[in-house]
Amino acid sequence: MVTIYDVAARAGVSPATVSRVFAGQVNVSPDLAEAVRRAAAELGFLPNRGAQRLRTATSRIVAMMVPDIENPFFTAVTRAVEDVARAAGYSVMLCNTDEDPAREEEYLRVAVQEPVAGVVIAPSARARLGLAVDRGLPVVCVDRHAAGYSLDAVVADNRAAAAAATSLLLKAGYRRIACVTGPAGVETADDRLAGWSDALAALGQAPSADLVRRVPFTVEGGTAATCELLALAGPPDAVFAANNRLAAGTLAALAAAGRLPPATGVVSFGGSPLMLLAPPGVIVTQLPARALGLRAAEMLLERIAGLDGPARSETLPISVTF
Amino acid sequence: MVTIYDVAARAGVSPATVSRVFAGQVNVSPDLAEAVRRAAAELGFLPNRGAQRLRTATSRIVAMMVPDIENPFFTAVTRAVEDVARAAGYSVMLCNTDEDPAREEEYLRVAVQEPVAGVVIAPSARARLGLAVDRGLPVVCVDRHAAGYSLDAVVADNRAAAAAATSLLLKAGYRRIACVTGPAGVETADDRLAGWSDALAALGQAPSADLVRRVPFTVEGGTAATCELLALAGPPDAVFAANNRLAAGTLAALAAAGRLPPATGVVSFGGSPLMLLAPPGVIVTQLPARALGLRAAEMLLERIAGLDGPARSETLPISVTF
DNA sequence: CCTTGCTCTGAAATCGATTTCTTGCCACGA
DNA sequence: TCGTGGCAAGAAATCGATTTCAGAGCAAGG
Repeated sequence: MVTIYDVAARAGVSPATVSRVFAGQVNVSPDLAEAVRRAAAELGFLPNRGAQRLRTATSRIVAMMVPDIENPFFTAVTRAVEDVARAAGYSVMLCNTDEDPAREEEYLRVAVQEPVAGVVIAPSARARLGLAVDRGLPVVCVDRHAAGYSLDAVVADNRAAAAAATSLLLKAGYRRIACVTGPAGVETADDRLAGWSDALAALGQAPSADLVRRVPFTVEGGTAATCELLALAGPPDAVFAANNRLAAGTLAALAAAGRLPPATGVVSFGGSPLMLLAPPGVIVTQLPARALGLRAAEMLLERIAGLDGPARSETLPISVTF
Repeated sequence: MVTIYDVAARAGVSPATVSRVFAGQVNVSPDLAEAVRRAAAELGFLPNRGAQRLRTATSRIVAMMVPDIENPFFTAVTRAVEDVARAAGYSVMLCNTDEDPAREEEYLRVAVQEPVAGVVIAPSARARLGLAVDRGLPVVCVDRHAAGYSLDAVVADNRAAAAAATSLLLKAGYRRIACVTGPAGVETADDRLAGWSDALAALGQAPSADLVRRVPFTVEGGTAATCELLALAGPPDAVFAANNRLAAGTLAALAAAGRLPPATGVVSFGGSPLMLLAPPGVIVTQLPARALGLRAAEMLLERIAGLDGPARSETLPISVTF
């Protein structure tokens, strides 16, 4: 490895001068600076970030932790975070937590040890963030809040949008609307269920537990839940699917049963490339994935820059178009 | 930050002893080791990886560089890499290159500077990997080879599978089969085109340039190309779409034209959640994304462990089922 | 001509871990 | 009783950068 000492020797100066040149030549004569730059180029010198980090206790990496790297929603959020971070000179380290608090904690441990400059996280249901938070590592939540910690967060207005989407089904004439959502305790699952319930209540319907299914946020979960619902004595005439994966599963089940829209009404809460081929009539709400990521990254950069003060929580609207 | 010195002071030993305890207590008396461990736990000590890396010149991070983080194929590959790496005690830093050699090089620079232990990369068409390769950083290619570098690589048998899939269309009775593929110079795009060509040639058809479209590997590209093809004087009766994105675009265009399968034959080279809702008759080849990632990660770990020898290139079969 | 005050440079300390080298201690055998 | 071997533990060097501090050189002012 070629070090600052090699460059110094070749340029005939001291390591201190080399460091100064790379830091932004305050008080370095132009000719020496030029000599250093030439020597560095000839040797292919690249500063060792570990050493920099050790000395300055700052880092140019942010960690992004998502529960499911294969969900297009989270990849879109990630991409936005990456765009902001890169523009500010940071690299992004992406970590896949699988909704598993243990994995999450393990990655947080790495983030602390590395150390990274900050963390953007979509926390799992019972996330343990103490490792990072207690040490003052800046952490910003995206898409979900972290229960028990007061942290900056930027989320979508799931409840209102879920209600709006459900209302669209009602307006289209569907009356027995089922809700297929994620596990209890997962904030987005609960909020969307609440929105569905709100919409029914607004029309004087008592939301019936029969028509609610809680399954993992997966295609298989959606399929299984929808099959169960179809097999009921009084099957639903519409399904509110609380995320893009569930909606895919629901549509697959409906296709198998020959009851695709418009025979059955469907809401896909959150879009996905999948919906490109969805039958007409499916109501797709587009989540503000990019906006969430952008804002979360901005907040994180502010905290990294030293912003103090109480935790901020922002809620972005979701446009429910048809 | 709590350091090894703090722990040493609290346990009443020297920093050297603390280090030895954490390294795996060779020649440390059990009682001192216990004291060290207790002190470390009380203080919440976590070793600083930057310092470790600086001293030992080893790192527990591997970088994964993909051209499109939003493509489910690459996320599946990534997940496999992550699984292998994690099992071996490594964290994965995921980098999104956007098929842009400049971005790629920028990330490689970071990888070298950090330094990471190794890199798994799906290189862009004119990738410049010298930065990493010249310094002896282990690099393994996945899904594509890196032109001009002799590196370990694990790829899928695109040409054979493309031929097989095209043959299925021929066997189903389609006769004017178009090919929508990626930009010239992208290995997977070229190989799949070659396979398509092979299949036609095997039946005595001369592959006609009229029926070939080269567009970016995007949904929009697939839609545009397919619209063009449909507008031809002699439109195709089937389309071989060389990747999952293109296939989605093709299906969208066919849907708009009212010519969905089986009216038009379609091959989707590479699956995606999207195909769940594809009309019956679409031929989907499943790429061995997971196997590619697993093998690439294994190869990388071998190189990191010091394996020497010539570059290895492995080609995994693709099962073309219908 | 001497002092004062700059600017530019280098020597050396520093960050937090690992590792070599050395020393202290104890046990064992002669 | 003394020498030798071996283990346990500490002191100090080290990794590659940054940064403080001090010194050299030079110009301006009295």
